[in-house]
Amino acid sequence: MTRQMMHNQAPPPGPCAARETGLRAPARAGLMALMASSRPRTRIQMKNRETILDAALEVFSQHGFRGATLDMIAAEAGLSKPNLLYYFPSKEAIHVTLLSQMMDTWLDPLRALDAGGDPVEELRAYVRRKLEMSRDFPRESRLFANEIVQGAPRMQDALATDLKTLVDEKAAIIRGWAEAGRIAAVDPHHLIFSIWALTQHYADFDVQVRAVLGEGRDPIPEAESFLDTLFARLLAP
Amino acid sequence: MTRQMMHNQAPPPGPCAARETGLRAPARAGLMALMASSRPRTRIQMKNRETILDAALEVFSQHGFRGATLDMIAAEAGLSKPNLLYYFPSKEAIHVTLLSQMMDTWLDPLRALDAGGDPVEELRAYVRRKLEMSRDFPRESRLFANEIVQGAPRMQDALATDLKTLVDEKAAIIRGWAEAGRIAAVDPHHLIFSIWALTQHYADFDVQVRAVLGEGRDPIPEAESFLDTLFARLLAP
DNA sequence: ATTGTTTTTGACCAATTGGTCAAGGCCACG
DNA sequence: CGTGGCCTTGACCAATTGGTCAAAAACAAT
Repeated sequence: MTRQMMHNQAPPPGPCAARETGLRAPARAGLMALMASSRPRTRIQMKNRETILDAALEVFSQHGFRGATLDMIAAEAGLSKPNLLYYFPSKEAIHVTLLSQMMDTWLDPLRALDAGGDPVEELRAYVRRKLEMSRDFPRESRLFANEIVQGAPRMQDALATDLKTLVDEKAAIIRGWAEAGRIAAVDPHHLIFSIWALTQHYADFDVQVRAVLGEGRDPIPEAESFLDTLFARLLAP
Repeated sequence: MTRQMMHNQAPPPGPCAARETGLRAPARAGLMALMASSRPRTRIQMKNRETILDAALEVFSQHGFRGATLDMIAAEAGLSKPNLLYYFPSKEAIHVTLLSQMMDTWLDPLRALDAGGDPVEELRAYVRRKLEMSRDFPRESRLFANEIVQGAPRMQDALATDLKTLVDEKAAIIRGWAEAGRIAAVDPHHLIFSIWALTQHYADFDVQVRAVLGEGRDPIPEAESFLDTLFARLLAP
């Protein structure tokens, strides 16, 4: 789905092999044929690519793209920098891979919104699921936050295509519910935005939330009950 | 108020003069006495410092601290890089100055929350004001977003002191209103968070909002009416 | 004009950083 | 137990970047 999200989705590199950035390809020719189509194959390749992506998630989500360095990622992954570049052709390729890989799972809660269910229950469940993701995957949330705050230089088209498509689809369902009088009449798009904003806030602005709340308060459980009330009242027909 | 927010608030540099970073101070001694206490003095100093801060706001808000370079800022400001460093001792000093300077104005809408006014009206007005700031000062919003998403490395104490103090104070007012039954019973802190999240979302995630909404829809006015409804329903006693 | 002070900048520097390479290590398989 | 191909890395590069400096402009006040 989000496969070609980035204009430059790096050619699924097995061991990235000849850069294929076009530049002088030395001699190793026969390989490329094999590489070109196959994702990681050996046990060790799978493991290392995963290790790298996990380390990169940690580092990118904490420092943003420019703030992260290959050395940090290598250190976090317990690999050498050249070794990183054996599995991915560039820093940007790691970032892009991460972004597109996460996008999918990130939108799962919205995909699960079921036109057949009880409207208010469906939406409250969606809020709950999103909040759980903020609790369980804050790094993923921050990865996106970093990217989008800075203008989504590597995701713009994905937003305007994949994301927009999904949201429009679900917005139509919500609009249907509203028009049927099964929930209050609210703009579906902004309803979805409000769910994103409210739930992701607890991941992206965690330090702020904690600083203001002070020690001894656990943001997420409190947020869960607050948001449940909020949406219950907002949506009641 | 937010004066000493950063542990290393650069010594208010007139022309930053002798770095005072302690290192070898060459010969120019008498100056330092004069500089030490006085903010920019001459006409031109005021103007240039402002120019630099405005350029820096543009660049930092768009690329984050590490993503921004002195060259970018210099270009944006129409000054040479060494000239930048004549007015500010370092890149970080520019960033910190910007942050603390903006913090003040950023919190003005909250300060304006008046215990004496009509509770629901006060809060709706607060939402409106915050949304206006997202519309009129998106750069400032993104500057903070960048900083906080990355763990607020240069603001942590400001959050835990200045910000927390103000929020606690206003939260107390809101709690009073709730206990008096003048608004619905909601957690004041999370109410404030929700206002921040919802309004700043339209500045910080602008690209996403626009991408999903598609051409031809103007997010902010729509948001204004959506949020007005939302908080009206949430707060009604 | 003259002199002392502010501003401004071209030329540098050292450190960082993304990326390359060739050589060596390792492992599976014949 | 070779050996051919995967995997790993130390040593390097070139570009970028924050920051320095000394000297040149501007400017101000006499």
